[in-house]
Amino acid sequence: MIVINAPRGIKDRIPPEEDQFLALVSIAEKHLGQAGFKKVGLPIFESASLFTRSIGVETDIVEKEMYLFEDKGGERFALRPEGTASLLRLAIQHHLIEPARITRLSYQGPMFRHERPQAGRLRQFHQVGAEILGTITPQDNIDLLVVIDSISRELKLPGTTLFINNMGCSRCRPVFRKALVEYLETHQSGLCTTCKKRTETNPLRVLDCKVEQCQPVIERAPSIIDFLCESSRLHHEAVCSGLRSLSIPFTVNPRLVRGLDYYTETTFEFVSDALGSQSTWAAGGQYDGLIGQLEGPDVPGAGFAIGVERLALLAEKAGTLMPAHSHTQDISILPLGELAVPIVQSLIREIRNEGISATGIFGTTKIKQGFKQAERDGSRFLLILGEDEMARREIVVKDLLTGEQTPFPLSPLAGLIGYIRSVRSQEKISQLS
RNA sequence: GUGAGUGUAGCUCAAGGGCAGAGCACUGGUCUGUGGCUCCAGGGGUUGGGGGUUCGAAACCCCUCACUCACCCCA
Repeated sequence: MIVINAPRGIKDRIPPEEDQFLALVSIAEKHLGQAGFKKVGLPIFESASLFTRSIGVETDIVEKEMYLFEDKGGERFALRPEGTASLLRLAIQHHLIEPARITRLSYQGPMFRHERPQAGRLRQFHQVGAEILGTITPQDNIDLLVVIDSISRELKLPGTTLFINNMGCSRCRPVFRKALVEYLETHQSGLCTTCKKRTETNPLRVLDCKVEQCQPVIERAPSIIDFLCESSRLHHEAVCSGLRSLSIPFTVNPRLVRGLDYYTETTFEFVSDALGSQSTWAAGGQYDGLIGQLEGPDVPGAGFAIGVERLALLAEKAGTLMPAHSHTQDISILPLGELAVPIVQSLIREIRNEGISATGIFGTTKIKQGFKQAERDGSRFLLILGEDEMARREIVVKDLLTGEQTPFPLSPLAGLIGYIRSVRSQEKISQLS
């Protein structure tokens, strides 16, 4: 027999990682809630066609990274590679989109892409995402950036740059695309083999190529910003001036091309130089045609997703990850002798009902091992119930931090409960200061 | 999908052809119902797996698997 390990690219979270991870998710959710986003629960898998129709058939995500499977009825499903398509499906199905109004929804959970894992890249990773649906203004794009920026500030994320671009709209993007293709066709000799192919299939992606050979061609390529129509240009300028007046620093990057086909107008990426080569920790943008493309009302939307594992890497570097508490449990209780066992069991239940965490130590009657187990439990207190204590109808409470030892009556328990609570609240106060 | 690097005790790592080791962790004792510190002792390994070279392989060669990083791509 061979031991079974987690599948490649899956990150197990062992204590205290999971607590830190969930704390990070709830910090992000707190900021989203303050910005008026209502949470939705999205399924882990969807009809495969949802993603091919939204993300784009030519993209790597759809072409080679989806986890596809058939159920017993022969239906084709995919583990979701991203949240936006799924959220839009939900919003359309339940008629949550009011064209004349704004709907703000957020989601959180694992996403799946079959890629080679590396630093900051997993096959199962988590995103916290948000979408604004309805009549999108530049101010909505700015608000998305404000939310991400406030999360970044709370966590004091190191080395972050915000890159902004505008992909144009349904009118001006084709004009730019045509100009770009013409330019690329006359400069084929300067391009790498994949970019030669991309000239046909997905010319905008050439701008994002990092191959050394392509850089001179890319640098002299036409810039989307120069091709924006009047309304897109105003949109772009409104976003930029809005960010300036909010003192949110940013860099316009006309070569910023997102990997999903549906983006129009504003797109953005938050990049940190404190990550490895997978340096984008949050990204998003506007999508004018996508909702209509999924047979919903023909209105735009805009949104973003944060990569929680990447956020965790940054928060750890910043020292703002929730600290691993020294005491994760309030008390451990050690019964000494058969007679003490049932008393301890009912005691545990009573104590837990008071909102105090407690476990019993039933595997040993050696007091020394009891202490060691209490430490492993992460308990602040060890309660000992032996024959002497039972004779006196008492239980001994040992504070493992101070070494202080106090007997309390077994009934009523109020004295013991009050004592634990007072020490615990002092502990919390000292942690805050 | 491609490339490079690394796989030795639960963890971090030594040993670079000649007896497989240390620190931490774990168990017991010192200390019979009072932990953390000290000191002492102990359990733990087919050196990722398979094959080859050799009198002899953890080490050298081949294959394979896994992990890591990078390309690609992206959160």
